[in-house]
Order: sequence, then structure tokens, then C-alpha cells
Amino acid sequence: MIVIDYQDRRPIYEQIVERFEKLILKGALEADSQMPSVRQMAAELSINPNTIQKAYAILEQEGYIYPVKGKGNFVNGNLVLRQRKKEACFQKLEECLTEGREFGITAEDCLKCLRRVYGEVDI
Amino acid sequence: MIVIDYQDRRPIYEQIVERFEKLILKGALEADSQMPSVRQMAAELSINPNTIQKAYAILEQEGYIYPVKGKGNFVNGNLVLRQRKKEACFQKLEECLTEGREFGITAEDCLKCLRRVYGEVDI
Amino acid sequence: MIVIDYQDRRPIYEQIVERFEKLILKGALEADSQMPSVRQMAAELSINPNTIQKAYAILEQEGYIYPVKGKGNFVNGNLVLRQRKKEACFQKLEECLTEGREFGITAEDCLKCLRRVYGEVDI
Amino acid sequence: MIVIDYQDRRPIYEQIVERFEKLILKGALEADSQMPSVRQMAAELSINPNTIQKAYAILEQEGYIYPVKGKGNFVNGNLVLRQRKKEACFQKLEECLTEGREFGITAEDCLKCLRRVYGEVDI
DNA sequence: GTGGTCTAGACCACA
DNA sequence: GTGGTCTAGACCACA
Repeated sequence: MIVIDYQDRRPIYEQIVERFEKLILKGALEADSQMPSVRQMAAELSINPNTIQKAYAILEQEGYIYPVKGKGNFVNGNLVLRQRKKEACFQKLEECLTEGREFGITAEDCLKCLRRVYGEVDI
Repeated sequence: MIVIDYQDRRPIYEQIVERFEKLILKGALEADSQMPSVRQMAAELSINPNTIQKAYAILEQEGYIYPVKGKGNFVNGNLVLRQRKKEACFQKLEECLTEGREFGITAEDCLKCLRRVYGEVDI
Repeated sequence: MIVIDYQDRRPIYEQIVERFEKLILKGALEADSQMPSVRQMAAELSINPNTIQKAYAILEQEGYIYPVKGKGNFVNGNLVLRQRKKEACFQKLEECLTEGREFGITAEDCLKCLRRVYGEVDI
Repeated sequence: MIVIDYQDRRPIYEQIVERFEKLILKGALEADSQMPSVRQMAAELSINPNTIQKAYAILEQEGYIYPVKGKGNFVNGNLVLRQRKKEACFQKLEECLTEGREFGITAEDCLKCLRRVYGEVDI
């Protein structure tokens, strides 16, 4: 479910965070279902528990999971998260387009790209 | 010409690299004109010369500047760079759109964003 | 009667303790009436008996309940408890006001808050 | 400047965070002045650098400080923080008053407390 | 068994 | 020198 890419320049904990964000946002992990335990994940990935802990701490702080004392961490099924993520995506898109424009990418080019991603719908 | 934002989370050398990339791509720096010397820049920005050195090394490696022994670094006026940068932008845009789509951003939303960036032209 | 909020960051035993404190102080549980047995509560709440045990131990230590060997735990109808709780509340309030003052909350602001809580009586 | 209370049940990193929050909010630490280095603090307090790091990470996440790569951490002189803290204080005060009321503390009692904290002004 | 805190210590990027 | 990441491992609270 989780794969670590050691070639990736990003820290391990960040890869884990990103992976779970996607899984949770896509609904691949049911709301209120239990996350793999820190130790279990650490063992499976041959990683130090502290690193998993850090990833979980970030996920908690971002609202993706919530801890229950003595039981473990659980998936937060809050729809707000999806909205927040969408907004972040939007902002990134706008930056991307703005930068592209500076370097001579035309609106037409962008449209082509859009069609490629969304299929040949009548955009 | 170069301003460093210490609140920016990126390392200083990266800010310098990005700034010069833009200046060169936009033609603000003439082809074959001399870059400010490492020491001069370091002094002006009150920055460690190692940092400038690293920025220049990256710019050279990317093909934006070329060194002349005993003289300094000079701007590379190669049009290929512009093309390469454009392609990089494109790829980033495609990634951005793909991710956005995964999280429920519609093609229509993207179009709106496109219009916002490129103005109300008949897109 | 007792509801556990798993989203609550506090440990379960603490939630149970606080809940019983309130019930007893408000007189919702009659003096010398029997508390639910540890096992019964554990079963009802689907909770580890150790957790209930710990909650009861704290309630006993605080003087809210008293154990009778072989019979169970019983509510202590001592009025002293109410007074003690009140004093604890007072102290917390004073700390709260002191801290607020340090950060620029005015006496007038506090008065407004007071009116909001106690209603529009002529304070 | 920073003192750790080992009798305190709260974790060390939390004590450090709280102490710096106050120092910064009160203006005892000038905006954009450098925080003590992680290692220096660790040495002074005979504490593991990781613990200081955790405290600083929280302070950064809360907006109290900002990191500059290779240089250190610096105080963020943002007035928004003060406002946010004030609001948090208010909420806590309201909770405190509400709880107190439940246990029989009168508005008059609260007023007395208020006068004690704010002095004998004509409240 | 579950997570949280902390230590000791290594190694890396950045300036 | 500065912070950031990670490991190995201990110890504690909670259930």
C-alpha cells in the first residue's frame, strides 16, 4: 500500500504523508477505520518508528487522522479536507499558468493540455 | 536586481538561480554579457560567497551561463533554453491538471482559471 | 448516562472521571447509591475494565465515591466536594483572567463575557 | 531565560513552546531577532537537541518563528499572533465561567475575582 | 498492544 | 556553524 522511493529527494516522512493524503481523499481508506499501527508500519517498511510517528503527527495536524489514546490512529472522514485540497490544487494551477504565460506558453497550448488531460470532450 | 526573501522557505542559492533564469530567459540580460562576479554579488547581498558559487554552478550546469577562465561568467544567449524551460512548464502544468482532476476539479473550473490568467480573450 | 467521545484528545478514564464528578456534584446521583459495577460499565461501553478501574480509583481518591468490600462502589454525598470543586473553579478563573490581562484583554471585555454567560442581569 | 520544571507533568518541548510564546507575544524578543540555536539551547538546558527541534518546529508551525536555511530561526513579529492568542484566552475564559456557573459560582463572585486581578478600578 | 516522549548519536544540506 | 532527517533504543501512559 505504501512504497518508499529512496531515490526520491524528499524525506521519507513526507512521502508517507503524501501517500496517505491521497488514499484518504480518494476514499480508499474508510472513515473511522484504523490506520496501520506505528510499529507495524515501521516493521513492514524497515523504517524507524520515529519516522512513521512524524508522518502521523503531520497527518493529524492536517486533520487527516485522529488519535485515540491507547488504541491507535483513525481515519478522519471529514469532507472539509477534500475541499481544502481542491483549493490548494487551484492555487497551484494558477501559479503554474502564470509562470507558463511568462515564458511564452499560449492560451491555446494550455487548452490542448487541458483536452489531453480531460479527454476530447467539447471543451 | 536580485532580492533575497529570508522568509522564503527555499534555500538562498535556489532563489538566486530562479531569479537569473527568469532574467536570462526574458532577455533582460544580454547574450554574452558578463555576470556580476561572485565576490561582488556576495558583498552586495551580504551573503556567503559559497552560496553564490553554488548558484552559478547550477546555472552553468543548466546552460544559462558559461565561465571564461580568469574573466568570469557570461550569459548564454541560447534560444534552446527558452524552449527547454517551456517544456518543463508544460510538464508541470500537465501534472497539476491531472492531480486536480483526481480531486474533482472540473474542466470548466480549469477554463475559468485559464481565463483569469490570460484575460477575457475569447478562449 | 456516560458517553465517550473518541475524538476527544483526553484519555477515556479522564472523560469518565469528569462525567461522574459532574453527575455527583449536581446531585444527579443520590448519596450512598451504588455506582455501576466495573464489569457492567466496561461491557456497556465496550471498554477495557482496567480503564473503568482507573477512573473509579481516581474518583475514590478525590472523595467522590467510596468502596464497600464485596459490594461495590457508592456515591459519597459529601457537601465538601462541591465546595472544593468551586474553589478549584475559582482558581482556574483567576489564572485565566490573569493570563488574559497579560495579553491585553481589558476588564471591560471580561465584563461583557460575564454578561454573556450569566445573562443580562444588572451586573 | 528558559527554565524547565521536571516536576511539571507536561512534556519538556511543550514547556519550551509555551515559554517562547509568551516571550514573543510580550515583545520580550524583538521581531526578526535570532532565536538561540538548537544546539546552544540543548547544551544550556542539558537536553537533547531533538527535543528543542520539536519545540521550534511547533513554534514555526504556529507562526511564532521562521527558519532561514543555514542561518537559524528568527522571531516573527506578526501582530496577528497576539490577536489569535487573545481570542483563545477569551474562549477559555468563557468556558471557565460557564463551568463555574454550573457549580454555583455567582456573578458577584466572578466580579470580585475580576477586581482582584484588575485592581480596584471602578469596574 | 498502542502511541508519545526523550536520549544519544550519525549524517546531510546550506551558508 | 545552523537546522533537518533518521536510526536505535529506552521508558511511560493508556487500554
